[in-house]
Amino acid sequence: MIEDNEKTGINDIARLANVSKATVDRVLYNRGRVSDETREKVLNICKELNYQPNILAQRLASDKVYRLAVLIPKSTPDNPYWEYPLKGIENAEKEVENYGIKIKKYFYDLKDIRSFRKESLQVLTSDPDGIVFAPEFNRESIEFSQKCSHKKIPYIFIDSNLPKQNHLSYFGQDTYQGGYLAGKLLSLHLKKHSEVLILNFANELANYPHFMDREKGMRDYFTEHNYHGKITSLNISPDQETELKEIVKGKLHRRTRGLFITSSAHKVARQIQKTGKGNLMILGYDLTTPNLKYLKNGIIDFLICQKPVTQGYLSIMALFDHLVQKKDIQKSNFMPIEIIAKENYQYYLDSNI
Amino acid sequence: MIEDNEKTGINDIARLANVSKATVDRVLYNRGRVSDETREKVLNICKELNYQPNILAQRLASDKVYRLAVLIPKSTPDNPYWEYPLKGIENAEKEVENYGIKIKKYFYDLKDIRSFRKESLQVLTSDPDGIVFAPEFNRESIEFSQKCSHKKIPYIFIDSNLPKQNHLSYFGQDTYQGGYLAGKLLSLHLKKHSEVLILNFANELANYPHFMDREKGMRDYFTEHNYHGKITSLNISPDQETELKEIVKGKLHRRTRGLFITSSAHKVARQIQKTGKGNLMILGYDLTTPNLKYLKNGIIDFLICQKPVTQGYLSIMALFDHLVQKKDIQKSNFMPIEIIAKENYQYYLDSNI
DNA sequence: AAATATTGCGGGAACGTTCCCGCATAATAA
DNA sequence: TTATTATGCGGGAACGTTCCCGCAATATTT
Repeated sequence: MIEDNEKTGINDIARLANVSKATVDRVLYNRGRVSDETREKVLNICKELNYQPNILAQRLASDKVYRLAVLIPKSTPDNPYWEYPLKGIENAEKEVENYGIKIKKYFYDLKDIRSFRKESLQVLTSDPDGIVFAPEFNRESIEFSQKCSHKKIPYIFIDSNLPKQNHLSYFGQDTYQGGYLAGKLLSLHLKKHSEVLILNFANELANYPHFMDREKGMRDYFTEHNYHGKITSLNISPDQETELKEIVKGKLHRRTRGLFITSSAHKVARQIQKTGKGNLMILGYDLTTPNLKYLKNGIIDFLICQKPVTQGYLSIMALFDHLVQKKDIQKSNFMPIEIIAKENYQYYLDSNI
Repeated sequence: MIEDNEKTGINDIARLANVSKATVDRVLYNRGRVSDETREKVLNICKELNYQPNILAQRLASDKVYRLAVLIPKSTPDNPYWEYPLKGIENAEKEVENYGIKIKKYFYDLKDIRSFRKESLQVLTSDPDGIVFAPEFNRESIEFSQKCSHKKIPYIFIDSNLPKQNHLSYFGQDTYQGGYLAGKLLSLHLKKHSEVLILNFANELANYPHFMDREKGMRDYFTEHNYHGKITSLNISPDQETELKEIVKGKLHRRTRGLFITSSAHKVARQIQKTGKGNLMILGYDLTTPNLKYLKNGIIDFLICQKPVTQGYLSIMALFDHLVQKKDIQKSNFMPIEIIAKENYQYYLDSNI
């Protein structure tokens, strides 16, 4: 048995091929002109010895700096969701900064489409080597994607997906399936003629497709499992939020046993806490600080989560793998759909895990 | 504003302190004799410039090889659980091999305490720089821990914890809380006078404390939530497994609506599939291949999981961080307790996530 | 045929560390 | 006093790459 214990390096290849290491380098990375004959020879030897470049030495020697751009919504007190993907991005940043990766972040306002236009333009003019972005505004995002494609800048979608684009990868949730799972959870609590209320906050227009998918997932679950109780939807627009209490109260039927809130559940939970929740099972989305409060005190029964921190982390890492390590990246990466309750939330606060 | 854009290196420190880089190195890593005066000066400058060593260059220049040992149970067809931590360990291995980390794996038989003695001895004589091990056999593991401590080899517990040991860290489940959560899930399905059956396979003696904790967690949930239905436990020993069908059938009361199996749920599910499950809600542990089959076909309703792949991955990474990066390691790392159902298992098959 | 351009390749500095070797000077021992 | 040892420090090779510079040999143009 041959001891291939000692790592073969570019020098070994060069020696065996009777060329200089510069030539090996040229062959491996198409950096210059080499005769077909030498190229052949070098490649064969590399394959034979299963040459793996030492990535440490590579990054150390190379002065190339990869500049990445991140374009995501800004977090707000009302909806702090985006602070989590950002945290993941920053975790990744620490890990790769030694490898010559520089990350610049751009934030847009989910309630202001112009801010997206403005920031996305900024990103383009900065001409980065790779982009992570959240395509929440459909039309504008498609436009932006196409510009990136045109400039040959690899880009990754996070949190939302746009089909038929030329993106390198997608990291995010399977929105429909999350709603479907929520249906299963609710159904454990429902009786034959119970009613269900689904609440959407329609004020963040960009997010609306998400909410619709979630609702559809839940409704499909009930349909597929022959549940025939009444299911009502309610879309709350920004100008109605002050009267939330009355609206919710008005819609909560005596027989309602399920309440599914597709975003910012804490707003509703706050009202319900005042009136008492009775027999209701309440399901919301995302382990954000305001939601957590109501999970802890028992108003919210379950939160469906999609690993927002991991989404951010993996997006950056994928770009790193693609650019630096030249690895192949999976195009679609759905995050696990997590079920979080009062009894297990504490293990999800920690970060990436 | 000062541009500290350019990374400060050991050379910059040396120049500013009017010493050679060798001296800076000596100061930073206590490698030799330096006068207090110089030491002081160098340290101050480092602090001032917030010097962060370039880990790439460090590992490249250093010929030090860290040898890690992993000592875990071997996976069996009957209980393939341990193939998952192993996978995580191998994932980590790929990531750190460029950093001069070599990992050697030792496996023992959960049903044979002598194999643990033998393998643990092997580990000790190989005199590694760090150890990851699963302390399933209490008595022997404590002994082994103490030997490691004595030899000043840092060691990490995986999957099971031993209190009061001198371990560097623990990665694993909070067994009790898992059972507690299972209690909550079951309770969604129970009616006022339903009965619950808890099944333990007592044939892997080493695992028995796990099972007991799980049972206790569930029982406590019920107690704390004033549930007064009958709860029966059944411990199945190796010689009874052939008659599993009759035993289970005999214990399944007409009013039993909950079945909690603390390990290898597939064995029971297989029998239940034949007789029909009726109104039963069945809860098991771990998303292993045989369990998955019965989750898919609806016999098992929920599996409680503890990120076995991540446990393996993080254990190695922690040792890496400790040895190579000299980072501080958290002593206790509980994995998230995951609820897996037919509707979301597909997102958990992928690896580390 | 001479001048110029292209092709194929090697030499070697640089990246930021680690760590060995050896040299002064100071402290201690004889 | 002289010999020996201890202390404090600098020089510089090495790690495995990247990439610039430049030099022959060959091909093309004038």
